[in-house]
Amino acid sequence: MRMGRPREFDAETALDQAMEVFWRHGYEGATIAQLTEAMGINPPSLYACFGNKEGLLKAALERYTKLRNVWMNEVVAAPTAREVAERMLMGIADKQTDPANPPGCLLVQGGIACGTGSENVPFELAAHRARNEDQLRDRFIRAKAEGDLKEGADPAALARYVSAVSVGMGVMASSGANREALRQVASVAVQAVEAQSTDRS
Amino acid sequence: MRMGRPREFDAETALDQAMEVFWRHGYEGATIAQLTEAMGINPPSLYACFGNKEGLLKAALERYTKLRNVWMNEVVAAPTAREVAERMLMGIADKQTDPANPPGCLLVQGGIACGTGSENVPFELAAHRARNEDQLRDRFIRAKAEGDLKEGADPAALARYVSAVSVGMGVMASSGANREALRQVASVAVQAVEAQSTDRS
DNA sequence: CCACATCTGTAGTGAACACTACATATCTGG
DNA sequence: CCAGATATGTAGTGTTCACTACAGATGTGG
Repeated sequence: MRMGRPREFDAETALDQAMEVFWRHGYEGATIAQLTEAMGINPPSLYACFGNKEGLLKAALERYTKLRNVWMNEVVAAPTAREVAERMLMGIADKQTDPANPPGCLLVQGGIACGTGSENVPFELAAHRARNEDQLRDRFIRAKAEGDLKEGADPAALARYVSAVSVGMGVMASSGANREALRQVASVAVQAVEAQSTDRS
Repeated sequence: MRMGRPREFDAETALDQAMEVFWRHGYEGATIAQLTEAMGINPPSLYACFGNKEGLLKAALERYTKLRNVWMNEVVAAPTAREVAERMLMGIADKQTDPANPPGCLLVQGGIACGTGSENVPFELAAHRARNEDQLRDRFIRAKAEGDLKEGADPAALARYVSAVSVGMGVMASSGANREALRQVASVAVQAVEAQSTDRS
């Protein structure tokens, strides 16, 4: 098989730059011109490698999720449901206000509502958020089996709750909330999980 | 003063239609063509009445907040902090899945991230959300003064928390969560407020 | 060194966008 | 009934957008 001219840029490095642009401006707000400039390539290279704008977003989302999963594994490794929630929400407060990244979360900033032709982008993001929620739910199911959560506790509802708080914090972060404000929210939110936990004195 | 030809459409009715379009498609996703069609007018009438697209959004936001305030007053009229949170979050679960409106909340769907030229739209929405948060905070301050909240409770943090959960629920609603799922989130969320309340047997 | 395959940069393409010029229509004050 | 003022409908304006045609560059297999 003939090989042809090799690619002159690194796809993962370029994806990191694209990710940042989508994160800061959203899917529709990000233009191909901004993306190509950040990635250091020209439009034909982008289209040859990722198909189109939506393909680039999907690739960026996969990379985002992959990087995030490393951290999520640490979160669900916490010994109790309460500590899982605490690590998750406190960590999110820090991550969403980390000056190294745009504020908030790509899975929210990417796009909540989109115009004609991009209607499925919000659902694409929702599917990625759902993966996180599933991971939490599985962890809470285990917590209940271990007697760490009360008999009446609903692991799926708890996971959905933690996920909802994360998203809300992301929106607040992107509109200027500082780290301390988000930590306060996280601190209150954890108490709901605590209320579903068994007492172990 | 000379009067000129009178307007042939009702501004508030037209605003209701525009509100729905922004709610469903977001600020950037909504086009002038969609807006004028929904409003039943032509572009020159829109621009004469509201200045430009952003002016129309601001007018729609004001109307949204005005309609919503009627309900918010009922919410903060609840006798305890816990019941305020419950009315608020359960009511939001119902409102955000009301088939009479687009799913979610205009103050979230309107736009979380926007492109060049609309950077201040997300902050405009955040300012409206902050008004709600202030109303909750004032109510929780009163609750603390009445001994309804514990000594260590932080009314501002509680208000921010309830606001964050509302926003998170709005995002979930817009990506397909049903009423039952949102009610479960609300139900868990209320327990954090309950944990900050004094026991009154 | 040649045939072919793939990448890259230049320079566009048509479409969709927010917005408006202008002629006409409809009102009020005198 | 007339003059001035404002609203409306038609039909655009220039700009920006995602995307691509094409020619030249750079690799591999024979």
